[in-house]
Amino acid sequence: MRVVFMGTPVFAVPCLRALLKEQFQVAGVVTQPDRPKGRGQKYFPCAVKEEAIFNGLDIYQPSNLKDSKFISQMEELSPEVIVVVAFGRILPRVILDLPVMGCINVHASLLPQYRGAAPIHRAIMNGETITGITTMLINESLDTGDILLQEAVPIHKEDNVGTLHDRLASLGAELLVKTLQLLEAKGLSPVPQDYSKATYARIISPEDEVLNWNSPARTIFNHVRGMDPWPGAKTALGEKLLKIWRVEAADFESLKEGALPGQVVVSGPEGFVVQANPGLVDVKELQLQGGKRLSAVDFLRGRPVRTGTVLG
RNA sequence: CGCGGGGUGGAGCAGCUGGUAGCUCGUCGGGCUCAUAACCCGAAGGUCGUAGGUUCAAAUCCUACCCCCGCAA
Repeated sequence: MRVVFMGTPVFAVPCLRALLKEQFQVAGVVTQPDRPKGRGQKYFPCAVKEEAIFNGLDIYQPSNLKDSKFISQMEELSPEVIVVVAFGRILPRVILDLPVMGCINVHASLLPQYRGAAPIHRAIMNGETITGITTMLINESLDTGDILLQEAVPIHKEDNVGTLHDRLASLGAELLVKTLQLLEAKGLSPVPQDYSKATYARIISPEDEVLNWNSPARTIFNHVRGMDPWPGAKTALGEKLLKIWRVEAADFESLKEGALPGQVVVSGPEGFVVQANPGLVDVKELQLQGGKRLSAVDFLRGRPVRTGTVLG
């Protein structure tokens, strides 16, 4: 089957690899234009582009998907199907109509829940215990197309965005292959989404990153792991930004007499405990502005945090 | 040339209004103890990121470069 692949970040890479491994004919790879990022604002190719280069595939990086030159290039490729994985753009009608078998999307949630840009982060932040992968037919709006296949995966307590992301990415690749094979064999019947059950996973904004200590310990626990390894749950220690990378909820209901939310109520060589509302949060891994990510033990060796200190 | 923080004994940090380096932990030796990752005493270990410069004297000031990190995309 002749495929055009559209994707951008690391999440999409396993899908591209799977297509190549399963002998699908990848006629071209479309990815976002290189953008300046990181320190010094240098330009870096995205993960999908690197993978495409590595495999010697043709790469297209249109700044405008409706650009007539790009469209005619796609027409020339005449894909039977376009596979879209975390591409980051809504496809215009002209592209959607191009492949005879349609455009297939791999999405990291059990649609119609968690439509949108940050399904993995939001699922963990909300303390979900289950999520999954959905393959669907793309239409003109965001993640609203008819469902082809779905598979659920549990979210463990130890999971963070990194571990769940990796698991979903490889499951996504499997489900993509399965979807295309069934599609080719005409063995799939698309099922419309139940719009009444739809939820939306907003992209993470800088405000979303800030920890609210005046919330239950469980919420803080979920928030922290929902920000790990990117972008990090933020709070402040004095004048400096402090990222909290890993915590354990030490207790879910206690509220120490006179303790403020965010206040350090216990501090020892092994770590420190912060008052939530209600509950207590044991900080295990953190990073101070300018420093690197450290275990609480290492951190406290050089930067003791006194009981009574208020974070945030 | 987007903004900012940092590179100091094995680890994490302080010192940076210039006068050859200090803290916590670890390591090694000894002691206490029924015992211990606890406690006490002692020791080893650093060309203070690299290269220049200023100075009687630089970890500390200046310049360049390398590496790490946060913001911002």
